[in-house]
Amino acid sequence: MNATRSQTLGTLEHEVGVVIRRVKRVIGERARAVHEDLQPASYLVLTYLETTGACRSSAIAGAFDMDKGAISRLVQHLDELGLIERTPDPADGRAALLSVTDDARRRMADVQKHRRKYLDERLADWSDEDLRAFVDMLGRYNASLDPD
Amino acid sequence: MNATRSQTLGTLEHEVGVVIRRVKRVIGERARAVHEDLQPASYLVLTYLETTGACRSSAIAGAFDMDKGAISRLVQHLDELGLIERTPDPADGRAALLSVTDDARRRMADVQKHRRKYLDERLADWSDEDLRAFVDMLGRYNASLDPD
DNA sequence: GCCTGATAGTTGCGAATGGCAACCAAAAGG
DNA sequence: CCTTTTGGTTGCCATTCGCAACTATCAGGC
Repeated sequence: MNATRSQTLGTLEHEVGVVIRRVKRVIGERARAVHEDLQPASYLVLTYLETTGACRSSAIAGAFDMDKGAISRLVQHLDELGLIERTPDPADGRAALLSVTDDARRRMADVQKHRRKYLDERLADWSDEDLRAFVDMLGRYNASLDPD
Repeated sequence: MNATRSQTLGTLEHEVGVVIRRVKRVIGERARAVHEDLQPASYLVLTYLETTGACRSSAIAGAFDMDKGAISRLVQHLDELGLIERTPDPADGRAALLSVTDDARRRMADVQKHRRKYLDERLADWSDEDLRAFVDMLGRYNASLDPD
């Protein structure tokens, strides 16, 4: 067994643990910036919905690799805040299509400033290439952990 | 504002969200492998303590960027399971030095097999260099998010 | 048309996590 | 000494999310 490799893995787990809490904080701030009562986890769903367009709850659960029950609650929360709309899927009476409301889109646009401030403050020394490379590796790592 | 960069950031947040849950799962498995009742978060503290040697509670809180109250509970948990020992710091009556017990060390060593299986299964296509590069970037990202 | 099984979502429940603040005891420095 | 700081513990509470049970709908076979 390659000892170095195992050690690297240990560091990886530790770093991921730290990143978890820090990113949570950042996302929490941003969530509150979008809407006073918006929970961090729901904010992530909202951004996903904004970039990928309308989709159903189960698709989100798949993309986030998360329990559908948990997603259901987050979606409910977003609905209550008026940030998304649920329109019944004409093709399937069970399903609903989720889409971002204009209000939410407006709020998210405003937060771009916030995001820019964050970028300038914290990620100033990250080049676009670095950032992209990092995200790619995160994606690859995620894929490796995908239980299929 | 560079739109691509902002979009990359959005992806980053999403990926981090996914990685959080997946890594939690992996760490949870490994924690249980070490000890039936070992909680994932405490497992991380344990590995940290193993690689860096004895230290006090507050040092861990710093390293993990976590609330000292939370650490206190995790440490208590580890103590109850007999995985660490608390020895009063001779130089400071308030502090205690935490160290991994032999039992814990033995258990952790056994789990190396488990870890190897994990490595072979999931990270087979990661070269040592790739893995290290990824961990380095995680570290750098963490540093960027450090509130100082 | 029915019956059966899969699928979309909701909900109740509970465990894990961790922040905040109040607290105690010991140290440090005037 | 007396005040301030620091190490740790504890109570309290919000968030997150997995599991499982349940409802409603769809789809395929008979």
